[in-house]
Amino acid sequence: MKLDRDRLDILGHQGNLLVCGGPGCGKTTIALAKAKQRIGDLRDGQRVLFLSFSRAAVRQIVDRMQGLLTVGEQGRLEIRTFHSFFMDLVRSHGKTLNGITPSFVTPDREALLRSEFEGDWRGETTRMAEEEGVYVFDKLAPAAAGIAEASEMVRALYSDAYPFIIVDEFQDTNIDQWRVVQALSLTSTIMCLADPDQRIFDYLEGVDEHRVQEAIAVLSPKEFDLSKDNHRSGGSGLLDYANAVLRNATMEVPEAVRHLRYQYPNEFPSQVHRVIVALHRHFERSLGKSATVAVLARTNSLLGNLSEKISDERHWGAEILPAVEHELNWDPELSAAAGLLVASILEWPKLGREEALIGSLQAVARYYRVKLDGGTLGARTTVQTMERAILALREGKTVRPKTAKMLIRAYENGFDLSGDPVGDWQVARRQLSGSTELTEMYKQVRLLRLLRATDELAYALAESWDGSSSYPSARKAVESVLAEQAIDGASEDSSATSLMSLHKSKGKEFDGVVIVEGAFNGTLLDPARSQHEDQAARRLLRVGITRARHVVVFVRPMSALPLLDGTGIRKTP
DNA sequence: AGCACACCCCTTTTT
DNA sequence: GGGGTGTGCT
Repeated sequence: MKLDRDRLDILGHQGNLLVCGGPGCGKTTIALAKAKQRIGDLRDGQRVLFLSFSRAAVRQIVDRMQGLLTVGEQGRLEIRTFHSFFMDLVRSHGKTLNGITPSFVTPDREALLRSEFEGDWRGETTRMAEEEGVYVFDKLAPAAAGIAEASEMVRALYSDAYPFIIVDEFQDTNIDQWRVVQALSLTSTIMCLADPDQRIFDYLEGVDEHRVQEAIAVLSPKEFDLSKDNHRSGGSGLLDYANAVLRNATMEVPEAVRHLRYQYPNEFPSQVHRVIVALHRHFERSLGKSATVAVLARTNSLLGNLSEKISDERHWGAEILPAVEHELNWDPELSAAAGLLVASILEWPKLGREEALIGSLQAVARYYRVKLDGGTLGARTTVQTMERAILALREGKTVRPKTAKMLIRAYENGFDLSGDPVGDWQVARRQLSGSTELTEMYKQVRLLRLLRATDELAYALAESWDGSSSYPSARKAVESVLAEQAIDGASEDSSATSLMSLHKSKGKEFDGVVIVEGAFNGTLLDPARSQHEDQAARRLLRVGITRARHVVVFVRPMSALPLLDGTGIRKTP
């Protein structure tokens, strides 16, 4: 690594540090260099601690470390998420708070408990922590802060183990994370990495726009600004453009940025589809290798729609756009629940009427329970309706809900399964029609995208085919595949095309980025927004634009507001 | 109780 | 455009 004046000063400084700088400026690299240097001074058993927010970020830092540190040094750098660090702290010392040995509730179990609890859930989690020593994940940071602030012994213990602590994405730390850092700073040296212009989570409670100022006041760190450096997109002008969008300044739009506008909502998916295909072709020629393209939007629902649309081949004038293989970064719980209904239908041919229908109605009820859990209150009545229908079916009474009636009709009409899991999945899915609930689940299930026989789902189904007419253990097979995929998020970033929210894209990079805006949702800039919100939206846009190494394409409705002041927008055919 | 129809409002989220 | 919620009819 070439070391300039700033970087030499960073390595030379003994006290607290605050390193600011934009995307791709090398904050992580210099932090790792600093860690390497500090590791040389450590006593036995001591380590450098590197705290970040997400597991994805930790993975990325671990990758970078491997090129910069020797194996011996790597063993003495502990790279962790805030949550895992706090969980250890609370596990070891939580008993000092209330005399109870702490236990922890994982997010999926919390979801279940919350759906069963009536009333103020946040108050309940506080009570659980204080009275029972049971911590949901959101309660880890406050508990850790309480312990670190109250106990000099704990601080001494941690500072002895970690004399040097690096805090990544400092601008987005919430009040409790900051409290822990502050407490440890009494005896450890702290290095904060920050980009105030990448502050995109300040709608979260406890995240504060003044955090960096506060750190300057409390830690009196030596400050460095690396923002003039850009190792990601080089001379493309993308960083300058992103900064111009941030400030709503006037600037000639660089070649690397393209704008497409659509007039009618139904042009939107076609345009996005065409852009993705064109970008991949372009990169294949210019880079001579397969490239990564990300489609970014403000809302997940917009991406869900696009995902469906680009999964099919499409005619564009005389041209045929191929189906785009892609990864959708999205909460799959609802789709999984809908998939279980399809699986239950695959079990029908070998089951009696009552058993078959009850299995499917239970799948519908389960789907709406998941939905209720996600905050849709109306789902409660649907769950109750399904439960009543199951009861009526058991007792041989008339079944009234339309969903149940349509499923009964489908069962009685019957269908043939062939043993080809992909085709059979479609056959079973087609039974989902005729009621509001079934139509909704039909759409959700599309997102599972059982496209190829090589898919794990198809593979698991093929295993459960009974050789003649049905898939007797389809539900179990589908459930275990989906559960596995939920835990093993490791396949991230493997796909050449990925769809994700602008927020999720932070910290990642791609060759090409497509930033999309829907006609009715996912508005990038909105005149109705306050100036404060407009600034937040512009920071988010800056994050999106700076994800690209080479090209950014915007796809926006004709009526959308320009991103730059004055005539900044240049239309391209 | 179940459903159709009309009206409303549309972010973002780690562990 | 489409999902969530409230209302009023059967």
